[in-house]
Amino acid sequence: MPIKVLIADDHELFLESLASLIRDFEGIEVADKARDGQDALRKLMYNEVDVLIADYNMPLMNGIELTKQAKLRYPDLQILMLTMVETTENIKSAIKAGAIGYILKNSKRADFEKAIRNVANGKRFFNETVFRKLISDEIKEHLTEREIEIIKLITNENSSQEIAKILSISLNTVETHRKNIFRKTGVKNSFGLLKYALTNHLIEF
Amino acid sequence: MPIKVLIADDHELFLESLASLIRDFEGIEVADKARDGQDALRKLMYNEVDVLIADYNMPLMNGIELTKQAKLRYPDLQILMLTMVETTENIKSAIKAGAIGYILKNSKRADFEKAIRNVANGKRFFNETVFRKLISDEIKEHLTEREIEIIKLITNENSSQEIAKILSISLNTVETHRKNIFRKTGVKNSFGLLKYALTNHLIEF
DNA sequence: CTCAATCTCACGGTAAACAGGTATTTTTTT
DNA sequence: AAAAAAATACCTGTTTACCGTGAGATTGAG
Repeated sequence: MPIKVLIADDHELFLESLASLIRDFEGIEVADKARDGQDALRKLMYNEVDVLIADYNMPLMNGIELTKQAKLRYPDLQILMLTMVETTENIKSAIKAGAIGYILKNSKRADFEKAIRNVANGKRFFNETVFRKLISDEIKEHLTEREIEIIKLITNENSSQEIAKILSISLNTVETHRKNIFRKTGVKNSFGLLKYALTNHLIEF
Repeated sequence: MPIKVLIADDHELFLESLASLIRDFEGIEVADKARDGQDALRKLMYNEVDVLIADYNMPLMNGIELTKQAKLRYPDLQILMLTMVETTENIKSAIKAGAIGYILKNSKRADFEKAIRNVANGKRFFNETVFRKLISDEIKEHLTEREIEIIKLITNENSSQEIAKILSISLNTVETHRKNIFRKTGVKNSFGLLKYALTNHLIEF
């Protein structure tokens, strides 16, 4: 069973070249091409599509909105977002909308192939570096201000008792925060926390 | 009470210029000048000297030997070593011999003054960068193979019990090593140890 | 051979970390 | 106003870290 893709991009030239590129891939077919989001939604109705490759910026309906709509109607459809730039904000919104992959337009041939195959199999595809940053951002968001404050104190060699005194709160409270921090960050002990804090730039060394 | 210095250097020109430089310093006097180590020892007998400024390389008796001899006879005498180059080995031997300061011949006027005043007051004077390296080298030398091995395991988030299992030794032994490591490195706990290990490049992060 | 360094092991004790749970108050969001 | 999130606090355990002290076995250098 070949992988059937629908490409949605308003840049005619790029659309064509990507289509011809994909046709060269073994077991991957171009079901159809669309010029904008609305066009894509229409063509999804008349084609059996496994992977939707959607440009981030399109007239009438952009890639994010298209992704949301498409996912709503075809939950099994996998979406690969296509952009010129790669910012954490963009990736974040793409993921939130329902995209499972994210690739730059100036990527190499092999990356496109890998991206499509990954996405078709339900595996995510992202630039690793950006993705890592994304994950750490994600976790950081889950940490509250107070928790980050306490992380800094812990990694500064303060005992729970000292922290309690510094923040003028109960020792019990500090230990509760510790537990929550450990749970959220998934570390075992203060050491792991130190490493975590360093890699996530919560503290400097 | 002015600080009285004896300068020992076989380079006539440098000796004179340093002497005249020192005479400009408030409260610092040149008690005498010597052309080599033996000459310096002789002149120490006939002068009341607070600080001996000794060239590292001299005929008949070099600065290191002079330092040793002088310290032996006048324990209160403070010695400032003078050299053209600045290697850890040189500084190490100077310190071992009994010098409390170490300054390059091409140092600036202000550095000479600070060096003499420091040394006269029993405070050390060294190039900070080199000195730090020296200290960490020194400590590293005092750590045994086994101890460094255990440091790595500790900083790798292993508990004492786990380390005991890994190394197939008793928990008591591991704790003994821990204690010795803490004592030698002067850190209080594992956290301090991690920082110590990082700054001394015992481990990489 | 003797001495010093290293590695090994043991005992006893205090303080702290860590794990699990519950619960109230305050702040923020909806 | 209601709901959710965050900060606060307490209790009961078990485990681990950390401190002091002492000591036997081995080994290499003087």
